[in-house]
Amino acid sequence: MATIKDVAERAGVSVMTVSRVINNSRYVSQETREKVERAMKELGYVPNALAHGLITKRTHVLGLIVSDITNPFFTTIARGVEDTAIKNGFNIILCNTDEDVEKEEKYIDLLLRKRVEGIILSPADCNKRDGIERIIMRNVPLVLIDRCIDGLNLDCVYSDSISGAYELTKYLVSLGHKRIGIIVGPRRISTARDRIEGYKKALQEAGIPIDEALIRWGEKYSREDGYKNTKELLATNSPPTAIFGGNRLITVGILKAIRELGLKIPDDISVVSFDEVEDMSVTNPFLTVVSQDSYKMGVIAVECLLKRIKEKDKSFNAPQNIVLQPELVIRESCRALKEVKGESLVEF
Amino acid sequence: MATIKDVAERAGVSVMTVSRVINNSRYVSQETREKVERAMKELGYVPNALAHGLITKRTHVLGLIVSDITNPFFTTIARGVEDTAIKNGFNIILCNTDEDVEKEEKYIDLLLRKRVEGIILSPADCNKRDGIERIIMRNVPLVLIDRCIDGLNLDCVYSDSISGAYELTKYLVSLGHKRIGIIVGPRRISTARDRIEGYKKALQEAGIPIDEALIRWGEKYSREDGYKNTKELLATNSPPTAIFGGNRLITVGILKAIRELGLKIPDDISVVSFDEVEDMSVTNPFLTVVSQDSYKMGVIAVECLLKRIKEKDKSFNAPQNIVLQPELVIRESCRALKEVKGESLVEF
DNA sequence: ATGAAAGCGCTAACAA
DNA sequence: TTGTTAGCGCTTTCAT
Repeated sequence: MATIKDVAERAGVSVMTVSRVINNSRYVSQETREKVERAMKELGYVPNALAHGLITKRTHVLGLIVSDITNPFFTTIARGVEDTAIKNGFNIILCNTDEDVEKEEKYIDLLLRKRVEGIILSPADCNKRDGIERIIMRNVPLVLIDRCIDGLNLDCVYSDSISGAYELTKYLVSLGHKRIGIIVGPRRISTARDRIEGYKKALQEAGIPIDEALIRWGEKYSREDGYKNTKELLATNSPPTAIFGGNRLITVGILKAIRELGLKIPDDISVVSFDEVEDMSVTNPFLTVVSQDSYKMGVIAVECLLKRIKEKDKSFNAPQNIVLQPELVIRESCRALKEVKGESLVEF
Repeated sequence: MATIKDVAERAGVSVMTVSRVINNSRYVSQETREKVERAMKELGYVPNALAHGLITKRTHVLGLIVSDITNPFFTTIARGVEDTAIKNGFNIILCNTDEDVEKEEKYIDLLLRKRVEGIILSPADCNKRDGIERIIMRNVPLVLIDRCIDGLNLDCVYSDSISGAYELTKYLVSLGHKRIGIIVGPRRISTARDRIEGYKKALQEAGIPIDEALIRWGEKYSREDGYKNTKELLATNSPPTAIFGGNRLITVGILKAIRELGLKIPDDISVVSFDEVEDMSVTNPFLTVVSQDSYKMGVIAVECLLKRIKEKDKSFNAPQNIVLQPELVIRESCRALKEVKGESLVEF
């Protein structure tokens, strides 16, 4: 494998001159430059980024840590991240934690060893600060995405779960629903808590008492969470008239359960979702959702990170939360109810 | 930022001893090891993988180049790749080419500079060999995934598109379909060519003449390709009675077009797809498909790559094609036709 | 415009 | 078991 030294010898110049050519320095005569470039081509020379990075302390690599790239929400974030990174000359190392804090810590360690210049993290547990603090201690720029960490002032890009859930719930309430089931992710994740908060807020505003039995915390924001909890919710004596899916995976589980039970949407039960469900939104757009622009989240996160990298050790701008507003998209998955005498509900 | 030297000084040992502790060498007394570990912890020391890699020539990084991580087929591959990589102590750098050969070449160059230990590539153009040859010249292990390169003997993990398309077409033929439209990706991609080949084979076997007007090559294996070509196919004088989607994105485009035209599946038109369509397969499994195990493809590709990395410069096993058989899943998106006098088709 | 010397943080190879 | 020396491939600094 040819090194800079080999190129220098072949071109009959010093390694320093070759280095200047590689890095497009002025101060190289056209003639010399051509000689060097010819030598590089002839030798099939590829600069060694390790050696370069060892000296310059710049690797042009960012780390992206999410729970599961297979979740289209994170896939799209990843695409936004990668596009923006490459546009700025950075590569992305991808990490899947599966909502496991230990895996997350291992990834953080690996990324730190590899001297990534910044990390975009969607934390597996919004209460745990160990991993994050190691990043900060090492002075590696960090931007949180989708989920925030309690009591830690950090750059964070996320959508407004409280308001999104509020809107969705309020919409259901406006249709006459009073018993609304909601299935979200685990308590340790900020979006789950926020979505419950928005849900409660809408009910309280409408003077509807909150029934804790209708609130379901899942284990992993997964299809299985949606499926299992829907079955349970609908097996009770007083089942909900509507179900709120806390993310797209949960919603898919909900739809599966409802299908198996032979119920029709919206005739037998109404459904809303936090987040679009892929493909379905184009092939059969019937689901009422709150939709977030996850690609944009990825773009903004990298832009924010790049800014931090540039101003590193120079300025000290306070960290900021960048909050995107999700958009309510009303389609056909909810039915209007009318209350008739007492508690029973009847169609219009 | 603490270096190995700082740790050595603090622990009162030589840097070599610290190095031995980091790399879990035996030949370090328990006592010394504890001293060193304490020093590392106190200093918040994180080993520098750049310096390490510069000497050992091992970076524990693999490159994954696909057209678009946003395509669930590649997402799942990526997950299989990442899981298997991390299990073996490797990280993944993710690259999206958007089917653009120039972008692909740029990524290859970046990966080579970063001294990745191996590359998994789904080539944007199966006829272009430049990028691939640069990888091979540099002696970096390479495994192709999903798509093969013409006339180049390389490790390649893919599913049998010919047989998958053959099965799907044969199934349609068995239902009485004779005019079957097919929409695939661009000609430069091997899977598109193979799927057409399988399609033709099934028709020929059944003695059905091939109508080139029913064969549509898309530009990017995209939803738009499916949408546009379906509209065109169905606007002709003798439209097909069935449409074959060349991948899941194309199928989604097909479904969208059919929906807009107000046609019912399978009553007005039959549809089959190469590859499952996400979520739909769980919420409403009506589509007849040939399904591939893309997660497994990712796993196998890394295993193959890792083997090559291990035996690098040692043995010279011939490259191999690892071909997975896709599985025909018959559901409810196709209707049986019966031929009545001449050319007209009538329901059973 | 070009080059020489020093060294980034670490390990290989040897010595003790 | 531990340490010393050399050097991985490159850039920084300073000199010419």
